[in-house]
Order: sequence, then C-alpha cells, then structure tokens
Amino acid sequence: MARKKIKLAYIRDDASRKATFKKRKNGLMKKVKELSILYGIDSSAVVYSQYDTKPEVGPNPDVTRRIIARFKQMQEMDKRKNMMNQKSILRQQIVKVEEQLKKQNKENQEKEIMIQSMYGSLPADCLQNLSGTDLNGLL
Amino acid sequence: MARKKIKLAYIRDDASRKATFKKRKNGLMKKVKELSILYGIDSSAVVYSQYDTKPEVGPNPDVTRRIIARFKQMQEMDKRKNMMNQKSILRQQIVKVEEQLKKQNKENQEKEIMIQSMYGSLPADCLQNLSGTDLNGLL
DNA sequence: AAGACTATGATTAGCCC
DNA sequence: GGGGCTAATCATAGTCT
Repeated sequence: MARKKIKLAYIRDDASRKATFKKRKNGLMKKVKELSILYGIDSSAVVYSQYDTKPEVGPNPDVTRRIIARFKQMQEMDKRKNMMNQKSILRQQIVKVEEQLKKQNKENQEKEIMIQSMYGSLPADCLQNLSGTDLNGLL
Repeated sequence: MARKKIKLAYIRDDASRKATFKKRKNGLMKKVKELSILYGIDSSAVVYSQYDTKPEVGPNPDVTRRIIARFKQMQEMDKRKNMMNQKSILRQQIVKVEEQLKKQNKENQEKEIMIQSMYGSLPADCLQNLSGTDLNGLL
C-alpha cells in the first residue's frame, strides 16, 4: 500500500485523472462551504470539467450570482482607476511640456532681444548685406 | 499545545477568526490552482471578506472572467429549460382538459337524445305539465 | 466504473515570539 | 498583529472489491 505523493502536473492517465478529480472537487467544495460558515462571508468556487455536463458551483448558485455581480463592479472600478492613472500620467506630461515651452519661449525672447540690439548697433551699409539672410536659422 | 478541532460554526473570537481566515483562504486558493493544473481545467474561487478591501480571486482574473461568462450562459440555458418544462406541463394539462371536454360533450349529446326521445314518446296532455320545468337541472 | 478503505502527505488551530 | 512552529485533524492516491 504505497500511497505516495504525486507531483503537481497534468495527470496523463485517464482513469486516475477522472477518479481523483471527483475527490478533489468535492474536497474543494467542502472547503468553500466551510470558509463561508466559519467566517460568515461569501465565497464561491466554479469548476468546469469535461467529466460533468454542468459546471460545479459551490456552495450555492445565489451566492455565486451575488459574487459575480460584485466581481464585475470591482472590474469596473479597476478600469476607472486605470483610466485615472493614465489621465494623471498625461497631466504630468502636459506639465513637463508646458515647462519646456516656457523655457523655450524665454530663450526665444532673449535671442530676439539680442537680434534687436545687433541690428541697432550695425552701421547702415552693413544692413544691406544682411538682407535675405535667415536670422532665425543662424540662432 | 492543545490543537483541537473546531466545530463548524462562525468563529466568534475576532482575533482567531481573522488569524485563521488568511490561512484557510490561502489553502483554498492553492487547491483551486492545483485542480486546474492536475486536470487541465478551468476553476476559480472568489472570496469576499471584511478583512480585504478587494475580493480574492484565484487562480487568475482572466480564468474567472471566462468562467463567469460560461456560468451566465448556463443560467440562460437553465432558464430556457425551465420554461420548456413549464410549457410541456401546460401542454399536458391542455390535453387532459380537452379529453374531459370531449367526454362531457359526448355525455351531453346522449342526454339530449334521451330528452328528445322522452318528448317524442309522451302523450300530448303530459307535455303541458312539463312546461316551465328545468330539464337540464334534472339530468 | 463507482465506493470503501487507509497509509501517507497536506492543512491548520492553537501557541509562541 | 503577523510570521513561524508543530501536534492534531483532514484530504486523498493508491488499492481492493
């Protein structure tokens, strides 16, 4: 009578797979029921298998329905949270871009002032040579 | 070190309830995961509790979503089946009532014939005494 | 194939820190 | 109050029927 432990992997032998499946499914359902009794909470397990035509639902379908409703609600919340996160990330990016823009504007202004002063200080005949030159490209 | 068994009932002591809950929840989730691995099937457990802000979902939310979809499908099937059953029950009732109706019609016909023959065989002076009498009530 | 049995492995209640 | 320990209970793989 060697009852050794099995390793956690798909049971290839059809007979023993089917045989032990029922035992384990029942064990699981028992635990689910115990959990809900011991702690006064909702818990449910659903098991689909090729051995049963119907999925096994424990401890009772009404609880399962309630749980599903709440699960969906939670999913919605998660989704919204995610969107909020994305939104805040975008906001941060906007702030960054705005700062860069501000900085660049300031630089541009300074360059403008430089150009203005350059023009002002040049002799009249030098202005002729500069006409047609792209000042922006130079800066 | 007395580790005795507990009886299956709501654990009133807050501390031990909270302490053992986590253990059992983890144990359950482990079993759920084992089930899906050993048998290559979908299984999922959802546990709501006052101890966690979120429900515990095992072994993973995608499987749970798939399972919920199938659970709903099954519910629909059950509903339809139920309706079909009700329908067939009603059909049987209709058949019964139709049979009763047929039977009664036949009886009525027979009674009618009896009445007719009674009228036909009576002498003329007897017909006067019968006027005003409810023949239907007599039969 | 399905249920009973049981040695063995797994889970866990109560403790301790 | 959370994590580790361990005795005790529980679950179950393999076997037999």
